[in-house]
Amino acid sequence: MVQTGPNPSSGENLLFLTDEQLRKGIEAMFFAYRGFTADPDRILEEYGYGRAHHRALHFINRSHGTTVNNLLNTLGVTKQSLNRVLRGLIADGLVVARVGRTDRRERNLFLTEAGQELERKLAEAQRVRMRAAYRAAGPQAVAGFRQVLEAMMDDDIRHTYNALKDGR
Amino acid sequence: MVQTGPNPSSGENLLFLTDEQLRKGIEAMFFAYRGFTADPDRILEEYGYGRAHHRALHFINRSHGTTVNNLLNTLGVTKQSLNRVLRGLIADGLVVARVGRTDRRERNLFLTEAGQELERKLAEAQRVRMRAAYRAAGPQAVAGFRQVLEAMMDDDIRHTYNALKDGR
DNA sequence: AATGTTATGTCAGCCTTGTTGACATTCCAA
DNA sequence: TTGGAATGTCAACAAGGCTGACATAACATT
Repeated sequence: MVQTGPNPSSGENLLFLTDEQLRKGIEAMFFAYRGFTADPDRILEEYGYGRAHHRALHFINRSHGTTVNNLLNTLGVTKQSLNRVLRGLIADGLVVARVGRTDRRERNLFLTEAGQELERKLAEAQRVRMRAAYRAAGPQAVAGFRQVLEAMMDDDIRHTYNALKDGR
Repeated sequence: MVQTGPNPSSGENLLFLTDEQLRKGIEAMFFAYRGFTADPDRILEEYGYGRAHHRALHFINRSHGTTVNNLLNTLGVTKQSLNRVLRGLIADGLVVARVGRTDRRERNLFLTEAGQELERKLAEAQRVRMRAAYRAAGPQAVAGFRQVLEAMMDDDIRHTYNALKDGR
């Protein structure tokens, strides 16, 4: 163990790395993530969908025409798991899978009008909370928030995130 | 919709509230949470446990002698779901449930030596990543990180979080 | 042309972890 | 004594992960 406990007498540790500080961050992540997903979850329930559907809709919207394999890597799930979700979305007419032009083995995924509508609804619900949190915390806090989150990602996912971040 | 899109010409929006900015935050939360849980998940797999077990161990450790109902509220799951997890942990000798002293209907939950050992292992794995992220981002970023996360929580959960935050 | 590889889909089965509903027990409190 | 609260337990179900196996089509290589 690098550091066995907090250092109560020091008041404020200059390195911000006491176990106490880290624990607060860990708990904040846990509780905040619940809030983060709460609003979309309520909407999804009305449609009989789950978080997996939300994620698929989000990233198809982000990258129109993305392939199944691409989506698989972004989401970090198996093709069987994703396929189950996609089948539902395609059956309900929210997503279309078009045979690839250059490589006809690939399927390019797109949102239909209905798919875009639900995606917008989910995204806006999530943005409302995010916006409120950003507004409450202020611009400087937001910058720090993003810095820490980015540093917390696995390396390979950070690449995906960055590629996505700046215009596909 | 409050704001329909980014404002590319402005370069840096003073309010930090464009949909583009919000979307980056949303994706950062999604990817970062994966990293956040990745290390404990690997350890849990060795023990045949899941994230639910980790959460139970964490909060029992945080509040020695907490009741089942307390834990229920903190974790935000049903008693049946928690009970299944607790049964496993008790059967494996990581947790003990003692009949309450003042109210004998209640069960006070404690970690055994073995339970504390696993909890420490999980917590340290999670702290390693957190510590690295904090160090990379710097103290000011960490403060902002926590501010935004706290603002993102549901009100009732923020109370739980704050009560937990400053020594039970 | 034959062979290998890749992308995708699908079936079956399993696990964790969430849910609801029903019911029993214990025991505090009015 | 009785009502209600806290807890536990059983059953059933669903979402959404997983693995393994297999099929098909299309591209790539030899």
